[in-house]
Amino acid sequence: MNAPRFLADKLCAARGKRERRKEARPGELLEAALDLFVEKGFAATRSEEVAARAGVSKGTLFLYFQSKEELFKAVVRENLTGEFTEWNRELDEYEGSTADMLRDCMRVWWQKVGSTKASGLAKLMLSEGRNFPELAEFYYREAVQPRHELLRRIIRRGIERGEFAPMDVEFAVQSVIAPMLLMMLKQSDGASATEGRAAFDPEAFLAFHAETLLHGLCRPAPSPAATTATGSQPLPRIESQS
Amino acid sequence: MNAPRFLADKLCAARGKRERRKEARPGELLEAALDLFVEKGFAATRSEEVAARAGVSKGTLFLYFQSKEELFKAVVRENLTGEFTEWNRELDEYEGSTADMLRDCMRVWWQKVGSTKASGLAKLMLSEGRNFPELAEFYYREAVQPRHELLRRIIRRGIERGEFAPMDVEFAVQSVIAPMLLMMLKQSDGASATEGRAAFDPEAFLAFHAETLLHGLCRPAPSPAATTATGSQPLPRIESQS
Amino acid sequence: MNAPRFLADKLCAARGKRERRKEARPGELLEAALDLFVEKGFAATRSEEVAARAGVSKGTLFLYFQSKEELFKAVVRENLTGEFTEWNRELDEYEGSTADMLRDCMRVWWQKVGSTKASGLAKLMLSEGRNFPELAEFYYREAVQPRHELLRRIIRRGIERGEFAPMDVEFAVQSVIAPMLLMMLKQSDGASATEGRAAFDPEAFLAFHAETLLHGLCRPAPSPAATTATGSQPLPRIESQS
Amino acid sequence: MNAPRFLADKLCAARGKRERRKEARPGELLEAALDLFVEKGFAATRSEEVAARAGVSKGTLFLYFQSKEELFKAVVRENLTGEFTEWNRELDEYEGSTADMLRDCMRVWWQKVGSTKASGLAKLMLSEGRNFPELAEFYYREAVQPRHELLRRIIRRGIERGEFAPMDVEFAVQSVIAPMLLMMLKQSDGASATEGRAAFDPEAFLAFHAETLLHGLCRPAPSPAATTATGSQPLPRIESQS
DNA sequence: AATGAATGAGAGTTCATTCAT
DNA sequence: CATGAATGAACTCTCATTCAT
Repeated sequence: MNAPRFLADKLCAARGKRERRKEARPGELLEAALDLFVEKGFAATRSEEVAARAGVSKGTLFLYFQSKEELFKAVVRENLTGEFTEWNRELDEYEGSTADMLRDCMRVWWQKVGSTKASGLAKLMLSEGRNFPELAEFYYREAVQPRHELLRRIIRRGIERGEFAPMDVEFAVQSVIAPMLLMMLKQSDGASATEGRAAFDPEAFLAFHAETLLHGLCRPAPSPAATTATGSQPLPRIESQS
Repeated sequence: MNAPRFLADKLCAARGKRERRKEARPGELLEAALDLFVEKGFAATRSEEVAARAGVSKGTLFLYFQSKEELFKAVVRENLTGEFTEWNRELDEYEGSTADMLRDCMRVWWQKVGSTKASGLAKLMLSEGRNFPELAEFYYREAVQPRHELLRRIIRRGIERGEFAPMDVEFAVQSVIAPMLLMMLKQSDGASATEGRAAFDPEAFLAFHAETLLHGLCRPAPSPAATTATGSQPLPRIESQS
Repeated sequence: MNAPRFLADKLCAARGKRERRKEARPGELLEAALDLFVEKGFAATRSEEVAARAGVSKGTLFLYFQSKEELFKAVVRENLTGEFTEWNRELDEYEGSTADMLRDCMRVWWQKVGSTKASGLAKLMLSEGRNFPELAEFYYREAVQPRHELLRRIIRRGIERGEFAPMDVEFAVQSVIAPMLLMMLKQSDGASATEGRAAFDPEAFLAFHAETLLHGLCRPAPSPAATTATGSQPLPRIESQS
Repeated sequence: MNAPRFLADKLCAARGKRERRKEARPGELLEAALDLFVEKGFAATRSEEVAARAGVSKGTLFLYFQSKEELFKAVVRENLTGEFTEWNRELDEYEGSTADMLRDCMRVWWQKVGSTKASGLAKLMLSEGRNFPELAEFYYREAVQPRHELLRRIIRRGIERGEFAPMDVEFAVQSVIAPMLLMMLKQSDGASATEGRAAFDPEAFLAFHAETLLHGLCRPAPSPAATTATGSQPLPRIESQS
């Protein structure tokens, strides 16, 4: 969309409006479907609505997807960013402190995944997973597992390097993931915004949670050692200002 | 149906089982409905199934609930334990440390709410909230707000008494709630049990998370001040043993 | 319908209109379906029409038959008279000439099967057999095979008793069956009646055909010289060799 | 589509294959349609299939035929061989015996019509006739009537020349036609081949049937006493009254 | 009060037909 | 001429809801 197009553009135009649309159709339908599925749930979304939002007729939808269920599956597959596997590689070369790694990980994840529309997927899978076992399995394997694995590695690194205390790694992973999931759910759930709680900044919260996980809520014990200069980011912790 | 029953038998049965059942009907229906709604979602649950599970006929369901939507609303209302208001009172009289309060709060909440079937409500509201705005509002007011308020008070108490460092209270509340929500969702989602992750103990995790929130994952700074004697429970934290 | 009902009638009435109808429904639907399937073909018959002709609503049809295809199968099964197996038994005790047997067989078959609505089945299976392989197989086994077997036995009896000349039994069976099939098709095909050929009496024709099969169309030659050398082709008739 | 084609190439192709195909199109479509209509029935045949089998696109089909129904009508018209009118002329000059005429007629008919794909038409009209009244009428006039007329003339000739006994001509016609129809139906119905009845020779059967019609199944009685008094029914045979 | 047969609006899906290219 | 993407009417089937019993 934002990529510069020159030559390709012209060639493309030569192929006619019809043809270009044809290639765009599946994508448009998937986008419309994701919106509606997230907004209303799988069952409450009528095929015709999806088609209408994509600007086509009901029949056209079935030209590209055999059934509503297939459309749903395609939506999930389409929106599964395989970013975690990529991250896993980056992790090997990371030089900084593990605390910084964790902070970065959460922040970047929010920017790249959590804050995007794809975050609606989590809610979607949560609601409909039971009705699509194969898909749930697929989602778990492709999205959940890699995320867990990534975090597991970070935690282990912290322990191995003596930065973190020894601990139950699985528990720690869940402690990191929990707020991420919460933010995803808030993100794809416009309802709470209706309330007065409009001013909630997910990114700030995740940063806060990162610090809390790292150092706890309790007032630091008398010794002035403090957390040293982590520097990766302006810390949202209020006590750090004092 | 075909078994011969004497008159006395009939009368007896009529006054005995029937009458008692009659009053129990709505409750049985609500229970069946909760199970099925949580398991399959609102739309995927057929009215007849609910009736069948409650041991009555389809028609009877509509004798007690005007419509499927009304049934859903009733299910939500029925399962909203007003326990938080009660807890709020207990809080005023609490004598121990705020850290203990938090630990207790999470532990008791799991035992009284999180681990029960009512925990399916969270998932239910998450999935269907959009389609039932008034209900979502009701749920937010009756279940979410009180829980937040309770935690808010605990956090504030900690800060005011100098136990906790100053901090953004709303953020802290979310940090406490996130794992609770995660456990609820895991609880009402049999799918993950299919995986190899069978051995995950929610209560232990919540205890772990409480400690983490309180003291952080990082190895305690050199000074041996330690975290004092919390003692409220055998801590699952591994580093506490060192 | 015409059978006298006394006591049973009253008992039945006590069960209420609703209940009696319920038991009659499947039959009424099958009858309506047979009519329409024969008249318009499987695909051209809309489910709603069947329901309407049976005096019920669309939904009711699917209360008794899982799908349109199941309805079709049920129609075929319902109208398969297992009379041939019965006839096979009668055949053993028959005392008269085999010629009479054949005459009787064709006449009775017309009265009991050919002239009834069930005769529409032949046409139905002919048209739709390809689209319902299992059903075609079933029909072949239950309706076609027995009829063939019966006729085979009659022909063999005639040969063994010296009444018929030796011949290819399978061919003879087809020669007997062909006009029966023709009559069935005419029967269930009101179109030809639109023509001027209104006055065609199937029973008379079958009797005529029986005699023709037995004695031929040719004027009995006064001398045993037979029909001279026709030579047009090697004749498959076995008796011509004697 | 992606292969590079030089200009000459294109022009050549355009004038060569294209042009020849262009004129052949309707014929190819009709052939494909006949095959599919016979095989699956009118309704179960999708327009796209017909087009695909003819090697053109769906749109092209509607370039040549206004609608699926028009295509069907064209198929029927196309495959109606007007051979009978021709045969009628040959009949006037025939010199041999009427028995031979009948034999020849059936044999030649099988070779020229019955055994060809056109025989599928009979099944087609049988199945779909009701839904295409004008077409049924057309078929009756063009195909059925002439065949009947031809046979009528043969039968009459036999009677007039004293070769056949006096008889009901219409009945006799049906007796001749019945096995022809049966063979047509078997021909266009691959299902029976699935059975064990693989070895059935239609031409041999028709020859057999011709002989049977001419001389009957019964062993020629040495004495002219005929079949004695069977009595089972008043015999419709006309010659028995003479 | 309870039943369950019946209903019919509504959803998913198909496919003959059109028309911009 | 030919294409095939797009259409939408028509059809099958579902299920919340009703109501005679």
